[in-house]
Amino acid sequence: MGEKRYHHGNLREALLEAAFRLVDEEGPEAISMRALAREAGVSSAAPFRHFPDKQVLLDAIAAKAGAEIDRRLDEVAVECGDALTQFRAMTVAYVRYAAEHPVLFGLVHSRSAISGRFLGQVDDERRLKLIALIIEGQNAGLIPDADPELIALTSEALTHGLARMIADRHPRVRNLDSEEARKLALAATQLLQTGIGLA
Amino acid sequence: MGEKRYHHGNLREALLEAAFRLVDEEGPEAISMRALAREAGVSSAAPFRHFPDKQVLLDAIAAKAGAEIDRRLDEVAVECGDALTQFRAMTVAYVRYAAEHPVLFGLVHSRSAISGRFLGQVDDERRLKLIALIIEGQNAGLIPDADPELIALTSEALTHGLARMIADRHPRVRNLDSEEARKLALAATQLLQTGIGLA
DNA sequence: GCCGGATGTTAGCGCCGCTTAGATCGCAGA
DNA sequence: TCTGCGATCTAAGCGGCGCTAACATCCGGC
Repeated sequence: MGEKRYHHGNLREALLEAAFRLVDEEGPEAISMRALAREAGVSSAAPFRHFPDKQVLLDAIAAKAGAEIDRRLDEVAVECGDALTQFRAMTVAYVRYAAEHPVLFGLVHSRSAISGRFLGQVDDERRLKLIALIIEGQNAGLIPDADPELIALTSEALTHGLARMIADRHPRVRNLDSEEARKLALAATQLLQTGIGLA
Repeated sequence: MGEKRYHHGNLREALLEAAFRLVDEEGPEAISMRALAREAGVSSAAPFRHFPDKQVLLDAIAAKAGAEIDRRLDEVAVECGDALTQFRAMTVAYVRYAAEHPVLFGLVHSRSAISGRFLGQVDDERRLKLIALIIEGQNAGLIPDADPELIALTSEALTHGLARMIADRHPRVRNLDSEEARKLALAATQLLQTGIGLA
């Protein structure tokens, strides 16, 4: 049984999973290459065969979390036909992920993870969909004729801001569970749609 | 002249200033206690007389940056009388700071800096002002009778989201200079006021 | 069967945060 | 003016870190 083989067999995945879980629970500062190696039962130099340096490992974790966010957004999007409902559901899903996995959410949007990574293209694809949706709404007379790009960006900024505040435990929204996060996201989105009426 | 004294005389401030500048320019990972000590011409143990550990130093940097943000917000607030103009100017100032000092902006809102720090009270004070402003607007019939807290939070989330996206070099708003950031902040705020009309 | 590349090991370099023990200084009160 | 004491610094060192170089082992394709 538990015999010591020279080769681990699945070291890359083992490291990635352990690191992913640790970062989720304790934060990025909580992991070290050496500790991960110990936990996997390999020497401290072994991890560097699979991740050239620590930042690459963190990037891989961020990519995994980013993919999970994308998966959730797609999931809720296909569940509801109506375009507006779809949009709201995606907002809620985004904010909920931030509430449930604040550290991973932060890592996905950290500067080091963002630079030159997947976020560019995946995100851009979703943005094009959103803009198409808005233009559709404008043609149907449901949405005022403001710049669609601006409308999309504003919606995103609101969603992202809420998510960030929750993830960072901003004093204003401290300790929201994901149900409260859901309600807040819906209310704020609604408010954006109707406008707060200053002007 | 440059004689070696045993006591530095102003080590705490020297360390804080050097660290502040370095974090602003290179990021929090770029500083080390030992390097700061070398730069200040002092032994590597000396900094620990003034900062019990590295996190406390980072907290002090965050506090300094936070105070600067507060100063800017107050500054633009007194410059313009009209309440709405005041609110817009504060939004712009906030987003501009994020564009000009992305790393410091991020540090101020990092979880470790936030927990148990000044942000609680200072921020709360500003929030009460904002809510009072909204209630005033509602009484004057300018703002619909939604929950003032929700309105305040939504405005803040939008502003904060924009600032974060810019500071983190989110692909959507990459490479905005502070003038472009200003325009975007104004446009998005305007859009929130009129509403985007989905609904 | 064997051999080359992928994947592991051991050893070690230089840096780090932080601690302890003792040196030096500057100032308040005798 | 002297003295003693607390604040501030130094020297030395501990254990951990990221990462590298040189060598060992294993596996899959010729």
